[in-house]
Amino acid sequence: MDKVSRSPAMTDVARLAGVSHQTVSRVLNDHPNVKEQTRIRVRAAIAELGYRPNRAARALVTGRSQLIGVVARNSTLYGPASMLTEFEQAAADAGFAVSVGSVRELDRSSIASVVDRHLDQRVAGLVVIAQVATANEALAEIPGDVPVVFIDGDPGSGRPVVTVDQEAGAGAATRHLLEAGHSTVWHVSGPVDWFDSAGRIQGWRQTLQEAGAEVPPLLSADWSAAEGYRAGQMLARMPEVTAVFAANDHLALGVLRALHERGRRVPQDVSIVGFDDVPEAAFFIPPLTTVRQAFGDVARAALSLLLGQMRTEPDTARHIVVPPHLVVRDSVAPPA
Amino acid sequence: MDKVSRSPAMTDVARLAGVSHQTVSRVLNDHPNVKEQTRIRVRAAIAELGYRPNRAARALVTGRSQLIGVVARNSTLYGPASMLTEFEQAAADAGFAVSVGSVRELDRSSIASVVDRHLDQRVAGLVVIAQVATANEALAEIPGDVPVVFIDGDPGSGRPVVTVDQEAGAGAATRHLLEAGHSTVWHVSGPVDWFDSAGRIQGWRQTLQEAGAEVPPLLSADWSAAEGYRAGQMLARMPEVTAVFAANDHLALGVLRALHERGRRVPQDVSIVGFDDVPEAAFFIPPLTTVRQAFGDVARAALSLLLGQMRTEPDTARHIVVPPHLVVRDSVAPPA
DNA sequence: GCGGGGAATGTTATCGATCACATTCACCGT
DNA sequence: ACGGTGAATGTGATCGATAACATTCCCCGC
Repeated sequence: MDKVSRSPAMTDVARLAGVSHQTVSRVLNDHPNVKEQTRIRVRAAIAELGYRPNRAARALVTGRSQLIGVVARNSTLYGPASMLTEFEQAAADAGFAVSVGSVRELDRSSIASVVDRHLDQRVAGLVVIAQVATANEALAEIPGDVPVVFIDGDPGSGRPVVTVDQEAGAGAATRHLLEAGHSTVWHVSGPVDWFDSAGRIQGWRQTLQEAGAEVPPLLSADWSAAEGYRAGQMLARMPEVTAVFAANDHLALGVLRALHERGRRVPQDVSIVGFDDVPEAAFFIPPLTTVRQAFGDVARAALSLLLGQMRTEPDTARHIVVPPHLVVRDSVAPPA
Repeated sequence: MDKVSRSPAMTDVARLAGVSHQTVSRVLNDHPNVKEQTRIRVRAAIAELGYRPNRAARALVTGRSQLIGVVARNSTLYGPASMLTEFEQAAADAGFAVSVGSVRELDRSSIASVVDRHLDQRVAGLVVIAQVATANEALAEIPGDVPVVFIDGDPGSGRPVVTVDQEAGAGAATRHLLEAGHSTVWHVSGPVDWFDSAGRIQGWRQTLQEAGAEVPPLLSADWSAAEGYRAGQMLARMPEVTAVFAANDHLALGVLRALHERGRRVPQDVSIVGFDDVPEAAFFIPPLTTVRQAFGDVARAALSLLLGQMRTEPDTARHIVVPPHLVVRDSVAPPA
């Protein structure tokens, strides 16, 4: 009579608990109007049968899934990768699963196809980690009725965005160096088309100007240690350079190495501050003073914005800015 | 009469095309018994309405989702991160979405909870990226009726596993150094509890033994440049060291730096080979000879094993081994 | 003691697909 | 001309949950 080990459905639970399936549903959804005793009986039946609600059935009738789609660049960079895992963690805590769609480049068509795949899955919401302006165009591809949050995106896009306060972070780094007594601070930046880079450049420049310090020429690179090394080789040759702010820790590593090769000691001859606080930053030689971004906070903020949109709440906040903070180690000292 | 912009369902398409919903379903699933003319009409209706099949409804009736769950360690290491994006790509091509569940440590309870979340989502299959033996215990947590494939897992576990042939890769690296004329090769390994590390150690040792070369003591580290540097400082002090095989490129980077600081030139004084071929390896100084793992092939193999299990095919292959290959650059030369 | 009201529970329709099973249709051979 | 056959299409049940609505139950006040 009974099917061989079909996974139990709500009615099975109901039968065992001696109630109707609707009551089981109410217990599952924490409806108030269920007698405590019944609730306990139902819970017991659920446990006994090892019942799991069928998400597909639920999604079918409610019209929304428990899936959040993430669009991210196919990248092994520390920032994006951390972002993804932190978001997954936060979403899991809220009962959502995360479906990733990676893309090689953040251009319009790639994003469009990934977004399409996500919509196909009927995701409840979308998170786009969009560090460059070209990703903005992809906005048009996303229908208005799907909740969307951007991380690291263009604050001026009109869509909800969560960002780290790059300017504040860069400002803190720069100020830290100035306060140590350096007359000015050089900057090795990331790719200028990244919002992150732009913000850090802006924060650095503004802090120098406010302090009345001269603004040296900008050295811009990609995010790699290799380019940091290249920039470092230039800097090492110039005796007037005593303080460097690198846009990420890998760049800083490259600079560190170049300085070392030229016999310029850190921090005695040159002070340096990085950005990111990658796990190994504390093991650089010397341990690197750097700026930590609270990826976890960003992830949670993004999630809460997304959940807010799902509940069609009036968007209280459309742009959340998470402050980074300086992690002081041993790579900064007063000038000689 | 008509609801405001409810997303169209199969019956809407059917009505527009002048057929029954069942015919639409047949067109969607490429059933043979549909007249070409009808098929075209239906396709046109689908396009006109911008219809997307409701996955939830489909999943409900067929009992299987189009979701594959991936369990991976919360890591920003190059290998695991690459693996994930490559797998996502492959799965997308096959019409599957990928839900990630990351975990801080590969211990029993963490894995169990992530697996549980995935089962909750009724994933069609699971991929576990399990580089360490402790992950094995989590096997017990996974019910037998859900398809599972391990990547980098224990070949002896009895479950389908896809691995890179670490021994072959390590052998190639070691042989390359021996063939350049070095009398033996030192090895800086990764954590010994990783299967990957164990395989590389084994390949290195065996190749040396077969060549009748002496096997120097093993230097084991984690995967970081910091520990590579530490190992490098030891190696740099020993003039008899002329060839080093590092278990990954970051370790190699650390070794490189240590050697450089001690004035030992690469490759003139010491030759070195890495593993992974991270994007920046070609920009190391000197450009690093290394071993590239075909993550894409691994991902595709894992997917096909998984799809095979879903079709309940007799498991033709339970263990697929993907060969890596040596990428020769400038960090190896004959001994002085 | 009876009507009222809210809490607790049950009944039935519904979501949008697939599946199993009709049914219709066209064409063929005898 | 007629039955047979397979292709093309349609009909109704079904999956497992939630939602809307109906019903029962209990307690309270007058």
